[in-house]
Formats: sequence, structure tokens, C-alpha cells
Amino acid sequence: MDKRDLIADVLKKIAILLELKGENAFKIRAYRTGSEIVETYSGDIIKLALDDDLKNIKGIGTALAQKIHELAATGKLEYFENLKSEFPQSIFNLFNISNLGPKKTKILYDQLGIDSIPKLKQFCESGEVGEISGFGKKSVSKILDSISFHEDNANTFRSGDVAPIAENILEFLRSHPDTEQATIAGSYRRGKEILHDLDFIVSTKSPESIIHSFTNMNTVAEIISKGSTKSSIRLDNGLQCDLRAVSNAEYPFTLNYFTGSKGHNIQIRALALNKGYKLNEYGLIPKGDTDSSISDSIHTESDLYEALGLKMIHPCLRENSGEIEASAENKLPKLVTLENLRGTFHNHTTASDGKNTLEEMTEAAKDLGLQYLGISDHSKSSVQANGLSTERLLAQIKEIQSLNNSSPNDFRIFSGVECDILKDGTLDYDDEILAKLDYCVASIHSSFSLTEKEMTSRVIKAIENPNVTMIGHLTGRLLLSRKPYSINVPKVIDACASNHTHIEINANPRRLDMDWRWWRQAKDKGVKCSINPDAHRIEHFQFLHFGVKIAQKGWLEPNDIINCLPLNEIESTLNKKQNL
DNA sequence: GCCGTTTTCGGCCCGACTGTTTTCAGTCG
Repeated sequence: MDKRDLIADVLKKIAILLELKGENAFKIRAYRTGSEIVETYSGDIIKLALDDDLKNIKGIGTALAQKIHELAATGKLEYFENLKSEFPQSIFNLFNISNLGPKKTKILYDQLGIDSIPKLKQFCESGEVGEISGFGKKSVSKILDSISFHEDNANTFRSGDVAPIAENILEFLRSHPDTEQATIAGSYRRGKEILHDLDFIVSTKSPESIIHSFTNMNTVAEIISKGSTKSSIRLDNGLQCDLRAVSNAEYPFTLNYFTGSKGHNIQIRALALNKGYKLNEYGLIPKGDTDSSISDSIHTESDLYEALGLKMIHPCLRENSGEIEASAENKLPKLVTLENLRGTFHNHTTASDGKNTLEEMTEAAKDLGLQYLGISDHSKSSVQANGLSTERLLAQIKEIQSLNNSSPNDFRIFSGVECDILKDGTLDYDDEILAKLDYCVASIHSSFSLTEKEMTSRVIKAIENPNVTMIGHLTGRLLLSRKPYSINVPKVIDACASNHTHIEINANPRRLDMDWRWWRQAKDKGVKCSINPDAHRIEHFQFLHFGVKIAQKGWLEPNDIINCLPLNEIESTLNKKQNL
């Protein structure tokens, strides 16, 4: 953890402990805000802290400036150490359990001494929690559900969270003088949204030297195993990392074997057997002839697939879901790439809860080489997100018009909104207001607990509105922290197909929603996709990278994705529904 | 805690939902 992360983490933990103590809510918010500022400040905040020059940053006052300075200078904070000593360390984990906030956590801690998830589970099951005033049967059952969800996801990581760590280690391995080739295999390479570990493959003439360096990285918390060509470590964040060091000749086979998935590997090995070969992670060997090998003619994965009579299969497709058959018949999709994207929808500005202004977002989109940018701030019911009143929305439309008028013709801002779908399926603005917009992303931000039937018809009602262009984050899931709400996805897909309504891939790595497992079905029905970063600041445009991976896992091609359309074609697509 | 200022302290986002309780507190977004 670097210094900036450490400071942000300490401030966040102070907020949690102050909540437990029942401190003033605004004081708590000040620490949370402070933590976010440290995390995201675009400048050398450590230097500012050391120079005692933080006071000009809005949100950092005298007290926080002093504490951040102490942390930057010494790596510690006396105030936090004192606060921390009042509670057991394990209590932070209780804040990962949904339906349990600071007040209830404090009651459980005070009355039953519950300070960890195992204790919480024990006291829920014994019935003691249910006897406390304010806790009833349903509360206990909800807490147990949350614990069980939390347990099921132990030792799992969101790919988006792991990506910077993974790329750092890869860079470290690639810069090693004995490394010839290096890459990350496993589920990370397949573009999975949730990971259990990272698999690194290196080709080298000196495997011991690579493994020595790998196991001595400064982020290693534990060496699980260490041999001459293979090692496993656990990082200080709990993530397990495996390394295989092989020769250049073995590299494509090792890479292929450790990219998996298991089902994919089983299938292609069977295919190899049928052709008279044995395939393992070291080579492709003619059966019954251990001395000879055809491996010499195979230098890449593409060569390997070709030797088996297949076209190269993109790693994202290797889930044993028809990709081998499609490859054999030369019917693999020509997958979308990041370079195919021409614009993006579902982006926020400071008008609602974004951190960058309309102008800053526009410049950032231009810098990325995009041809258009859709702005969709929150609607009025999302009070917590500073949703736009009708008047503010109309004013934003004018502001965008004037920016467009002053901008060259090869870039365009589209006026949209992320409109709340209310509990009864109606939308948050009247139709005549929505009709003034270029497009509308309709999303759910409230009433998550409806039955599947209610939720499905609620969303379908929105889909049937002629002003709704696309549905945002369809299931509302937050990976590893909140389950999707009950909704019949196939019915929604059908409704989108018959109402010419698109579905987004929300590319925020915490969401990645709609899930890649549904996209082939959507594609078959003719439903188009929009890959959206749900950007709340300019850096979030990078989320598009994760969205593209999900689209690839869903077998999507540029033709399936509306924001691959060039500027001169996108507008008619956005208007298509109203003109039907 | 921070901010803005009528410079010494009041305002700081707030409504929906849920479960529990019987009028409301806690959680969530």
C-alpha cells in the first residue's frame, strides 16, 4: 500500500470508528470526504501534506490537514491509534455485512460483545440477536443471508481492483533480465469479472532466478510454495499469485494450458487425442512416440490451434461454451475491440454527482479520440446524487446545444439523462421533457426488494416508453457486495427486442452489468448493446476497457454495439424508436 | 469535521423502504 492509499485508508477507518462511537454525522462525513480527496486528488498530495500546504484544498480544513501531514511525515497517526485501541481490529469486517450499519453494529458490540463475523453468525444462530430490541426474525435472517453471501465470496477479488496489481507484477517480471516472454494467464486473461488468483507465465533460461525475484517482491506476505519452475505466493492483500517458469519452446503450451478454462482444456485435449497427439502444458506430442514432437513448429497459441485444425480462439471465449465448434467451422465472432468504440453514453458531470464539469468531460472524451459523448446526469428522484430538477435538465440541454454550436463538426455532445425508473415503472420526468433529449438511459436506484414479477414488469414498462433509449445497469448488482435484484432477464431481453430498446454494459468494474452470460441471447434476439463507463470523473473513461472485455466474453461484434457507430450514423439510431 | 461569513456559529441532501413497533429508527443510495 503506498502512502496515498495508506492515508485514504486511515481516514476511512476513522470514519467507521467514529460511526461506531455515535459521533456527529457531519464530522464522520468530513473524514469520508477527506479520504476520497486524498485518494483522487490530481496532484502530489503527499508533497503538499509534507509542505503543510493542504489548506487550499476544499474539504480539507485545519484538523484534517494536520492529520494528513502527520500521516505523510511519519506513516502513523496518534489520534487513529488511540481510536483503534478502543475496538478489536476484526470489527472492521462487520462493515462488509449488508443490512448492518453502524448503529446496529454498536448495539451488538455493546450488548453481546460481537466484534467479528464468526461471532455475529454464532449469536444470530443461537437466537440471542433476535432477542435484542430492534432486531426481529427478519433482521436476523437478513444478516445471516449477508454473512453467507460474504463467506461465499471469501478470497475472491474483482478483476478491476486486481488489474493495477496484476499489471505491476507483470511489468516487474518483464523487466527481469532473465525473462524472455511473460504474460498473465488464467481467468484474468479470459476477462472474468471475479478472480480467485493470478497466474503468471514466464519463459526463461533461468527459472530459479525468476522465481527468486518473484518470491522476494515487497508485496509478498507469504510464500505458499517454491520449487524450481513453479511457485505460489500470497500478497499482503490476500491474493494468491502462481508463477510458472518454462522454456521458450514450452511457452505457448503453458500459456494455453493455464489460460483454461478447465472445460476448454478438456475439449481441446480430446481433440488432440483424436488427431493422434497428447497435449500437455509442455508440448504437442505424437502418441506412443515420446522422443519426437511437433512442438518445434509451434511458436504461438495460434500455431497450436492451427495444428489442431482450429482457428485461433480469443482468450475471452475459452469458457467451453461452443467456441471450439465455432472455431472448427470458422464461425467465430470478430470481437469488438476498444479501438472500435466511437463514443460513449451514460456519463455524469458536476451537475449531479460527477466530479468533472461538462467541459472537462468533453475535452477528456475528445482526447481519447471519441467522436461523441453522451451526458446523462441523475434524475430528480435521486436526491442523494443531486439529481436534476426539470428546470436544471432543460438548462443543461441549452448548455450542451451552445457547446455543440461552438465546437467543430467532427465532435458532438448528446443530451441525455439517467432517468430513475420509479417503483411503478413510470419515469422520473414527463414524456414531453424526455422527448426534448437526444436519448435516455433508464435505471433503477430504489425499491430493490420487489418480487421478480413486479421488478420485471416495472422495467418492461420503462422499456415500452418511446423515450427510453437503453436500460442502465440492468440487475443493480455490485460485484462481491450486493446481489442482483430479482428480475427475469430473458423477459427483459424479449421486451427490449420488440421495443427497439438497447441494454448497456455498465463498464464500472464493480458492476459489469448486464452480465456477459446473457449477451449471446440478447444478440440472437437482435438487442443492441451500449458499452458505457458510467463515468463520474474523467479517469472513469478507462472503464471502457473492462466493458469491452465483457462484450468480448458475450461474443459481441462491432455491429452489435451502438457506440461503435460513427457520428454520422449514431443519431438516427438514437431516434429510431420515436420514429417507429 | 468543513464552510462561509451577518467573525462566531449554524448549516451541512434527504426521501424511500424495511422491520419493528404502535410512531420510528436504521439502512441505503
